[in-house]
Amino acid sequence: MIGARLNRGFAMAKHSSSGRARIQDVAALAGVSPATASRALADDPKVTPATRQKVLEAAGTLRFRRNSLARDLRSGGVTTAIGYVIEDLMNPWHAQVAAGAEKVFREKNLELIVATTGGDARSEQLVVKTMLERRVQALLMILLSDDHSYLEGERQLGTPLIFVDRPPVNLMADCITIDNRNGMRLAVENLWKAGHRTIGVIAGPESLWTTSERIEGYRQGIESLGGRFDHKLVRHARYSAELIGTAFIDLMTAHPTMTAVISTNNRITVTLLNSHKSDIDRMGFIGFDDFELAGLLKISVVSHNPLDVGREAARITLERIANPLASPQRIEVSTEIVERGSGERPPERMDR
Amino acid sequence: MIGARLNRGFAMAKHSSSGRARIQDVAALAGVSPATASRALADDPKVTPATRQKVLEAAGTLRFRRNSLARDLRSGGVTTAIGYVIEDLMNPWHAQVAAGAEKVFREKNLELIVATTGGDARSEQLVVKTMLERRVQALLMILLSDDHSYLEGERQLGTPLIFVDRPPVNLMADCITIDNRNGMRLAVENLWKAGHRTIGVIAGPESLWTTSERIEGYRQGIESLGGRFDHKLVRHARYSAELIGTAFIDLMTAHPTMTAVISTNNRITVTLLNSHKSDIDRMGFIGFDDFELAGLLKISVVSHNPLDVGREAARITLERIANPLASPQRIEVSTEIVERGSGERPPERMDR
DNA sequence: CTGTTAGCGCTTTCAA
DNA sequence: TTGAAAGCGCTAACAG
Repeated sequence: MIGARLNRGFAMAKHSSSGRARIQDVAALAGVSPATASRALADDPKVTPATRQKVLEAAGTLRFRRNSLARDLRSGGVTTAIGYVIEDLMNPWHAQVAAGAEKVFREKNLELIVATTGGDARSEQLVVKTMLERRVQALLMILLSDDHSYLEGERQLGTPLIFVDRPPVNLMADCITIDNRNGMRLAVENLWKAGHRTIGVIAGPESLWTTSERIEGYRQGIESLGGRFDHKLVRHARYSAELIGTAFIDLMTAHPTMTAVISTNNRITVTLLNSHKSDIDRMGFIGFDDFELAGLLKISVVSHNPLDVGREAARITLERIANPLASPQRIEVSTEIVERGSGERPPERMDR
Repeated sequence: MIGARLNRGFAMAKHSSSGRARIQDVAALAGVSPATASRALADDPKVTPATRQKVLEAAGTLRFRRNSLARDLRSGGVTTAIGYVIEDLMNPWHAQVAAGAEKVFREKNLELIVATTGGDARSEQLVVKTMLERRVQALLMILLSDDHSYLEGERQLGTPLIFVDRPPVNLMADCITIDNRNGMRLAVENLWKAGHRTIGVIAGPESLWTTSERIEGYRQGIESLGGRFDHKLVRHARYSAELIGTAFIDLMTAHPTMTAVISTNNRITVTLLNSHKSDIDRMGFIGFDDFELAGLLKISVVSHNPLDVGREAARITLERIANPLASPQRIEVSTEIVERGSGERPPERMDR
């Protein structure tokens, strides 16, 4: 017996410096070797019931709690945690995706741990790095930076990387998105069918992939119906009630012939409803993403199931874990129109 | 040089079995000792700039990624992660509390990792255990089980345990709640002032502490105003649109003189609005917890700031970490009425 | 079925 | 300022 542990062994024999019982202490109390104690605690069937019993009792007495740092380090350095990096927990869409994924992972005894970037591209790298240093078994991410090549090394090492909602940039990785373009096309067609010919768009930040996809879908929709795409009918706004409100008013005044508006995400939709419900009630309106009170408010939306997105994300993650060498998947969850009234009513008189 | 590492050192000298570069590999490439490499990577000021440079380069070349399992194990066995256990990510209240806490922790370079119990008391223990085995530095929890004595050992070992929204049962621990009773009293007073004398309540599960506190506040409010508490005016419903709808209808038909209703949480409120908006528009109504479209819908609520709850929770966590021996704190975040119309309108004719 | 032994990757004395 | 050596707590390999 050499070294640091020499100074224990007298009065307070049994605990490590932190005061926490180690598996060794449990073993000693149970009168078995640490290896046996470890096996008993891990429900190894080769352990005699009597032995297991003794060990479990000892563990209980000492309030033993396994140290998964040591455990995971010893057994290959990979944990049972799946990381999920998102911008913002308060965004209900993100939260629902997480919930969907979590459920699938839990069935496999994998824990989803969520960390947020706060929408800041710099902290994004830090959060991702921390997750990887914690040796998560896979990493799901909704990232907003525009270059993910910094993950190339990690990919080569075989860490499953799954991009959610937005595809990776400069990196080959699995990816799950929703069908943004078709969703927007459907919205346009729906309004067109109701008689609207000048359809404005209040969109999120231009730099976001989802935004540009949705705008592209809008363009395709308009053009396929014989209309002309006018970029002036599209206003971008960051997420602030003021900016969104201003964008809406600008759009209205600049285009008196405009009879309908599409909002490209649920935060914009809700903000617009809060501030300009009466205007919206007098025009065609469709929001991208469903939201809780949309039914009551009779707001038609482009909908998809975020829980499904989460479940699918978890599914491809599990596939990737099982088969690290398969080529990356790219899944697209379909979108559909939910008609509730606001997107189906005809334009009011043009001379409004 | 003894043992397992002997068989490396020839052709593919540099990597561990996982293919991942270790600090040792970085050190070798940089021509320094592992200890020095470690110091350089940790920004130890005692390292020569030139040496640091070499090490960082080597780390870059090898795409080195620190293993925090090993790191944290070696240096005392505690991580920089703070655990947060909640029922359900999709509950916006929970999400907002998490967001508030996360922000405070991030400033201290602590990461909040969130895991959910799915509202199941059994999986609750498992999730808590997993978090503790991961050696989180502190554990924040919204638990629904009714006995937390299983955490007593952990408490004695000094792990900061912080109960959010609901106090611990059979355990001394820090706790942050909102002022449920006063919130309910305010709601009652508000409706009373508008002329309502028979006020019903649609409440969450009876077993929940928050529910019983809110009912108690309701009772106090009624009695302090000279009314009589009638438990028949209180209906409990689990979270399903059907059950909540049924409870509401039952309450209405059983009490024709009832002119106002209070909902005890935001999920019930939203569900009621979705299904019975027209009834609600003809009575006094106040919801506990604010929600996004409450302003538009002119729904008066008992409000408090969930972000504040999160921030406060984080604050007492940091205090507890700094001072493990202080006696437990119990913080109560105040609640207030936000008047938007539904809680201020007078009763319609009693013979409705 | 159980014990012995070694070592996961890192940091931290201690000595130079 | 750097290096050598030890060991955090655990489990896997190998004997017995």
